[in-house]
This record gives sequence, structure tokens and C-alpha cells, in this order.
Amino acid sequence: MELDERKTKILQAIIKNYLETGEPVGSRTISKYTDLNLSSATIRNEMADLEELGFIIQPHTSAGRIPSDKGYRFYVDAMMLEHEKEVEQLKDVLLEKEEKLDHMLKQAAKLMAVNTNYATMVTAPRSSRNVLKFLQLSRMDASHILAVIVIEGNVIKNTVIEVAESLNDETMLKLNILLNTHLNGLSVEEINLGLITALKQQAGMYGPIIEEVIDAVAETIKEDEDLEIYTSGANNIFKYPELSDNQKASDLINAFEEKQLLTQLIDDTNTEGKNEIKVYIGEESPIQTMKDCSIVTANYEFGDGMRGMIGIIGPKRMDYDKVVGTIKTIKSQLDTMYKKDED
Amino acid sequence: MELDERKTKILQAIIKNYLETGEPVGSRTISKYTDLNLSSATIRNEMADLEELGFIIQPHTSAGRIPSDKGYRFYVDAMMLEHEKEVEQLKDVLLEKEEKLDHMLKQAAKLMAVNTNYATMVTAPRSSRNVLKFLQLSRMDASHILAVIVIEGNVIKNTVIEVAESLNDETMLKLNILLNTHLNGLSVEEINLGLITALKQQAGMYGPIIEEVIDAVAETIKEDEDLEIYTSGANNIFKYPELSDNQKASDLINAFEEKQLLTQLIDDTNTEGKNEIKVYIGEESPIQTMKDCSIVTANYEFGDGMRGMIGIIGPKRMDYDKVVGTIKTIKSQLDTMYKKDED
DNA sequence: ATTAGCACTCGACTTAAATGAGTGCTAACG
DNA sequence: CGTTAGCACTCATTTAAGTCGAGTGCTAAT
Repeated sequence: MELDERKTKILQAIIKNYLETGEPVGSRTISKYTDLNLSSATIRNEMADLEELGFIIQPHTSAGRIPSDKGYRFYVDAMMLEHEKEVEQLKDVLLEKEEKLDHMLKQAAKLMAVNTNYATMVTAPRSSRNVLKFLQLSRMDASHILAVIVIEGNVIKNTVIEVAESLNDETMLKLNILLNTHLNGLSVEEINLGLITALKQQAGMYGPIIEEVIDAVAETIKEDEDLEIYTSGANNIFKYPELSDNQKASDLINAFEEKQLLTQLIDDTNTEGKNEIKVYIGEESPIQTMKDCSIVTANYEFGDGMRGMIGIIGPKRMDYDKVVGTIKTIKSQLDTMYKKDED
Repeated sequence: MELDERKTKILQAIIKNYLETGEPVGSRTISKYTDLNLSSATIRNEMADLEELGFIIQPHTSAGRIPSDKGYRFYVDAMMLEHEKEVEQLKDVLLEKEEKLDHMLKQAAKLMAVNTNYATMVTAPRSSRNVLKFLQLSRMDASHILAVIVIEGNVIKNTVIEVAESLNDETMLKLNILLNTHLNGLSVEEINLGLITALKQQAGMYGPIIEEVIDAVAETIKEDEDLEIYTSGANNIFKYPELSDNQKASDLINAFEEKQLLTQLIDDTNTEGKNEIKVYIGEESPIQTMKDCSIVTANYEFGDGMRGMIGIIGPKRMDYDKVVGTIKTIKSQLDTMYKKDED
């Protein structure tokens, strides 16, 4: 049996209707659709076929049909094709230029949540190549030195180092030159024990300071790895009865609060080399607790090899059309952002 | 009518029982309490009195009684008195020394959530006096200058400033000296327009850089004001049926995600000059959406006039005893923390 | 002052029946 | 042959009625 023209139309009508109402849709409802003038009986026959083909499901004997994961998949694929043509623009500017990165991302998450009425997430961009760009020690007061560490992609980290006795300007200068000449442009792998020992030797009595600085460098680069995730609109799930029974809601909220779980999504999105939008439907989700949801994700690029992820999570009957549109808009905004705003 | 010895005992028995079960408690249940040998009929009479006094409520004619807000208040006040004596210690160390502040606070929130099974929050410590402590410009690369700003309490902020042409070392040194000699130790109010104009004049052609730096300083100090809040265990609310109906749960989750709302709590806790634990019961809460909850909060001090807040939010029938204990423990941990760990 | 007893209330639960949306199948129709 | 009208059947949901029982208030006896 094949999916002919008419079956396709009926299938899409069923899904569309279900997306709107969240209720199983029956043959009579479809037969009333204007553009195909068929009686409910005919529709019933077709529906039986569609069920056999696995696109729709009957929750129980005397109920209408709802889309199966396969049905959603079909619908989404068709829609994505449609979408290739247009990239609409969200009306309002994402934000003013002077805002800081984290505010901006938080804002982006919120914007998506408000626009779609689903739960959303945005991860901070993460650099793929972690090399030290710049390093600076300065005297803060008699017993504290401030180390500023800048790694590729302008991730900046400060560490305060406590010292027993005050260092004079000349020593500070020497240490700065020593560190910068030897470490700049190196990745964390390249800063090995041999190099460290050599540096410490050259620094003489200030060896311990060098060690602390290098520790801080290592930590900064490492820390950059357990990335930040901004979420918004988690409470939107209560708008969809199929997600708001106690157990499910609790699990979902937990995932959003812990964020740990969301990282699985990132890995999955990142390994996919292509720069495209991904849609997970139900069981396709890499996150177990979200198998009653659909998830739409995309990568964005922040220049300098920095990449982050945005995602929207909602019920399987989400408005895929709108969601994909929103994701596209936000993605393109973020993609072009770093040119204007370098933080 | 007065609250005599026996009434007090009965009231406490009612509340205690209700805290455990979450169900209205009837006269027979109380009469079976060992230490006061009274028949259910007697209890009923007393209960009628207690209701008239406003300590307990009958949800409907033929149901048992549940505590009113006033009843809870009575119970909590009695308990707090009890608690003055002992400060128990949570068995495990809060965390290892080397963790960073935000990790630490996140950890604290989580620890409390796991311990109590309620939702929790911890705010980052905020300095009351915002004066500039230290300021440093350094050349990052040909077209970028890095400004590091340290304000009292060791809040550190970095800003990258883009410059048209590279500055030589001497100029950088001059600017650094200029800025530090004039600005160190000043609060944001003291850095007025007159001072800024004078500085710009002295800087000559580098006036625009000065301006950017000062903007960044102002922003840093301001930013410190919209403080960060860490939350944990929001999904715990699903463990209490009285909070998990859709509307309420949605509101609560929203408050926890937005965090904006939680700031009301902070203001309220802070204005209270005393360093004590506060308990809000039901309608007493400064946050409207939490009027079905109880909230327990405390301030902690992080040295240097830095203060933050910790709080636990749960159903009105929360285990006040345990909650107050936990809060006390965490508070004392945080209070003593800054001596060991200066970040 | 305390208690036993009893009538009464009312939410929660159980059961049964009615409802109605929706199906599958068959036979008739163009 | 595809389409449709008609009909018997299914089954979740709604509605109504009935039962249960925990709990109360009141009264009269101890």
C-alpha cells in the first residue's frame, strides 16, 4: 500500500487538527474539511489504511485517531521542506548592543518561550579550541595578586592569589613577561609538566606563584567546558494537559532545573556536523524523561569557533511550523550577533 | 477565653498530626494520644473552643480540623523558642575549599533541597558599600584593551574596549596611573561629572577610552545590584498534593524560574536588621503567588559587609523543626566560610 | 468537668445507567 | 470500482443515585 495524494492530505488534516485541539480526531471532523469532499465513511476507510501504515493510532476502540511518532515525523519532514524557502524575521530586535552575553542569552531563551508558549533553552557558546590568549598579573593590594586569564574566544577569568609578602613593580613586570612569552597561544595540552618546571625554575623564589597561576589557567579552560545553560518558560508545560500529570511534570521541571540532563541534547546536536535544525519526536529524544515531548534544536555560531545551542521543548503536538520559524530567527540573530558585539 | 495548658497541648497535637498526614485531623485521633487521657467528646469541646479562638479551621462541616495560619504561627513561635538552645551540625562538610563561589552557593541550595524535600533558594552575597578598589588596563592585542575592575568585596569585572589604533606601553602606564590615583576608593556616587570631565581633559586624545572605562565601572557596580539567585528542588513541590494542582504549580515553578519574584523576599529579609531566622506562613508571605506556602529565610554574612540570603519554601504543613535546623546549619556554614575561603 | 450516645452532615467513593463520539462492516448506488 | 448511507457495536466520559464513614454538635447521664 502506498501513501497517495489523498491519503497524504487526510493525514495532514488529521495531524493539523490534533495539533490544535489535543483531542483524538474522528472521521466526521475530517469529512467536513472543505477541500476534499468525501463522506465520513470514505475517510474511515482511508484512516484504517493510514493506521495500518503506522501513521496514526487509535487510543482505544471507539476513539478517533491521533498521530503516531511516525506520523509526526512525516508531517515535520514535509514542513521542513516547505520552510527551506523562507526565513522570516521576528519583528523586534533581540536586544540592545550593550547587554552582556549572559543577559543576552537569557533574553533569547525568554523571547522564544514567550513567543511559542513552550519551554526553551539556550546554551552559552563554547569554544572548541581552548588556547590561552593573554595573561596578566597585577598587584591588588599588599597581600593579593590578581591574575586575569583570557582564552580564545574572549572568555575571561579572574583569580585572586594570596601572597605572603608584597612584590615590587619590577618583579611583577618580570613575571608578566615570563608568563606571556612562554604561554601565549598554547592550548592546555601543550602546557605540560616540563614547561611548568622550566618556568618555575626561571621564576626562582616566585615559583609558587607561577604554579598558582597555571592552576588557574587550567581551571579556567576546564571550567569553560561545563557550560552554562539558560532556560525559560518551564512552566509552560502546564498549558498542555498531556504533560502536566504529576510525575511527568515533576520530571520535566527537574530536568530544567538541574540542567545536567539537558547536556545530552547538546552532545547530540553538536556531533551532527551540519548546521541544521533537528527535530526529535517522542521516543527519538535522547533524554528519557522527555519521551512524551518533542524537541527542536539548532546550533548557532558565535565566531572564533564558538558554538552554542538553542532548543525548544514542548508536547508532541507542538506547533512545529511556528517553532521552527522561531528557532530559525533566533539562530540567525545569534549567528550575526558577534560581528556587532564583541564582549 | 484563654489558651490554657490543655488547649495548648491539644492544639500542638492537632498541628503535629496534620503536618505528618496532610489530612484534617479529627477528635478521635487526638483522644488516642497517650499523654492526655481524654475522650473524643472532650476533645471536640476543646476543638470548638480552639476554632472559636481562630487557631484551627474546619474545611467543611463534617471534617476534622486543620491549622489556620494563626495556628501555624503559634506552633512556630513555640518551636523557635525551643530551638534557641541547640544548634545542631549537619554531618557532612558543605564542600571542599577550592570550589568557586557560585558552585558553592548552588551546592548549598541543593544540599538544603535534598535534606528537606522542599524548594530552596540561595542568593549570592551582595556588598552594601560599592566602592572601587582597583582598576587595571592592559593591552590585549593591537585593537583591544582589557579593563579589569575590582570593587569592594572582590567582585571583579572585565570589559574589552575596542580602540582604533594600538597604544604604546607608556600611554597604557599613564592611563593606569591616572585612573587609579583618581578613582580608587570612590563610590559610584562620588564619581561625578566634574571628576569625569577633569579626567578626560588630562587624558587628552585618550578621553574616549577613559569614558568607556568609567561607563564600565558604573555598569559593574550597578550590575552587582541585580543579584544572582540559585534555586534547587523546585520539583519537590509535586510531593505535596496541596501545591501541585496545575495553577499553583505553574505559578510556583514560574517564580522559581524567573527569580525576579524572589527578590521581594530578599528585600524583606534584609530590611530586618536583626540576624535572625524569619518564618512567613501563608498570607504573611510577601510574595502573592506563595500564599499557600510557608517560607523560612535567614541572612548570612560573608565578611566585608557582604550579605546574602538563604530560604526554604514548602507547604504550610512543612516540617518547621527540620527546616529551621537546616537553615541554621547552612547559615552558620556560610557565615564561617569567608574566613577560610577568599575568592 | 467529663463522657457516652445519637442524630446529623457532607465529602469521598462505588455503582449503574445514559450519552455520544467514533468505528467497522455491509449493501446499495452511480 | 470507488463512494456512500446505514446500522450495530464499542467504550471513554458524564451523570445520578446510593452507600460509607469520618467527624461533628448537642444532650443527658455520670
